[in-house]
Amino acid sequence: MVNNQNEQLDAVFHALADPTRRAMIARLAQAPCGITELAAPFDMTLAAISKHIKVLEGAGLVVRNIQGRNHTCQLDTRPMVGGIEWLRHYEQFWNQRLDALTAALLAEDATTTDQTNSN
Amino acid sequence: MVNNQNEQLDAVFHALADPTRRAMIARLAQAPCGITELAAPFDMTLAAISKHIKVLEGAGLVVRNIQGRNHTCQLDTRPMVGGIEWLRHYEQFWNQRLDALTAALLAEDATTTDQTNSN
DNA sequence: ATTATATTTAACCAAATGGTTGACAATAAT
DNA sequence: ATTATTGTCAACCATTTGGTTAAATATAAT
Repeated sequence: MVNNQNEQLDAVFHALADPTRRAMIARLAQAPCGITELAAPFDMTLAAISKHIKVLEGAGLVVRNIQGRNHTCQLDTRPMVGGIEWLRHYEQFWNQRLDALTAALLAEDATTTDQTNSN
Repeated sequence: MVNNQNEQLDAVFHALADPTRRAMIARLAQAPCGITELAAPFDMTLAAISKHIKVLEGAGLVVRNIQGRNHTCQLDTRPMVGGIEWLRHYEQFWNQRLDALTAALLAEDATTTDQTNSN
């Protein structure tokens, strides 16, 4: 399916970069369900839905269970962990930098407002 | 740039779904830097780099500061927060479900291994 | 004034994306 | 046995993507 760590991230982020697919994930987070039911909210052909599901499967976010003519889709959130961790790393950075930025702005503010008492 | 919350997520996830752009973000997390320096590690035209930066800018992840002929790029991680929160919601789900799954597997294991003492 | 450097833009290209329609396959219901 | 339901597949289409080359722009250095 997906080879290295980087391609895994590619696949997951790409799968998530579409509102239809995100909505499908939201739906599947409630409970597993079949294709037709999963397709219901969307103004789109089943063929298109089928492709979206395949993208989600490709990223490992959905697993399919075939029972006769009914395919049941189930969410697997484990591939998300890589994405979360990648993002979390920068969230951390963000907090740091934001602190630094705040400090810088406060300092700057001090110099501009305190220009009267230049000591 | 980006209209609603959904399009913001589209843009951010799409921007992150490319290894070149993720590497750029990693580079910019060290310190802001110019285009040529940012382009250095990649076997790719400056024109291609320019496009990648534009995608990052479009998602709000990079802000550009033009000083004469030098453009300085700076990381802005704030747009990532939406993505993190979206994912975190399912990470939570993941933990729950994983617990349930673990329990189910343990129970199943118990029934298969403990078939001798059927009490 | 000329030349070098930094960067974008426009035009192009192949491949991928997101959708459609229509035909097919498999199973379930009558 | 026929018909209805569930879902995929193949072929097609327009648009987007990720890259190229070549030209243009703007600034800096000589």
